[in-house]
Amino acid sequence: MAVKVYKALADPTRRKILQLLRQKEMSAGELADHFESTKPTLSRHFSILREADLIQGNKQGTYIIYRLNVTVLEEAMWGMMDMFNVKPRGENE
Amino acid sequence: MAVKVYKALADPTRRKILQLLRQKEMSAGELADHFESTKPTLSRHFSILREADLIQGNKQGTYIIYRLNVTVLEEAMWGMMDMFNVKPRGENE
DNA sequence: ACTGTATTTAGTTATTTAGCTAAATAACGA
DNA sequence: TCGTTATTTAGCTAAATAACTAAATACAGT
Repeated sequence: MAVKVYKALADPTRRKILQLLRQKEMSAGELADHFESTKPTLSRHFSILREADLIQGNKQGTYIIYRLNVTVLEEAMWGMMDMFNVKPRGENE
Repeated sequence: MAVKVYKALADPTRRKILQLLRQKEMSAGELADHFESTKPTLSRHFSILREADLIQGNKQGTYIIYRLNVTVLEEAMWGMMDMFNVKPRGENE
């Protein structure tokens, strides 16, 4: 699992962004409306999530539509489970 | 999943500590031997892991034997999977 | 070309974090 | 009790992080 993913997940705002994007893709501003922080602050969070490859932005006119990289997130989670040798619920002897 | 767990996992040294303890319990010094950092530095990492309840120290004479709280780690992982709605490998439709 | 809207970049500040050395605490053996 | 060993606490510094405001960029519509 990429080192950057752990850092990305360490912040509650970024975790909430991921949860929001889990449901549907959203523009930067639409995402920002869910938080108290300013847009520049949110923008920085987006870039950290982008660097960890957890989200992806797509320019659509003047908007940037962000969507979750589901596969990357899932691989990251499984990788973390493997790393600590944790088995999924119900798969224990 | 407890907020402190994310912070605890964000540091590579602490992740390695958890991996070492997954294999067998170890004293603080024994753990410290696996790293370049000084013992006080490692001690601080232990306390962060203790606060997240991921490890537990047991005084044994002059030693402190640390062991992994397997259940807490597992619950944390599953909680994280749930939070992002990630299903275990092989359980996808 | 000009205006308005969406988003990011730059620059600053305050807080947190991880590292170090030196000192304190705790337990043991002589 | 004294000296030794194991570990933590205290105090400091440097680097990283998250927040803000103001300015820059990018694009659409007129």
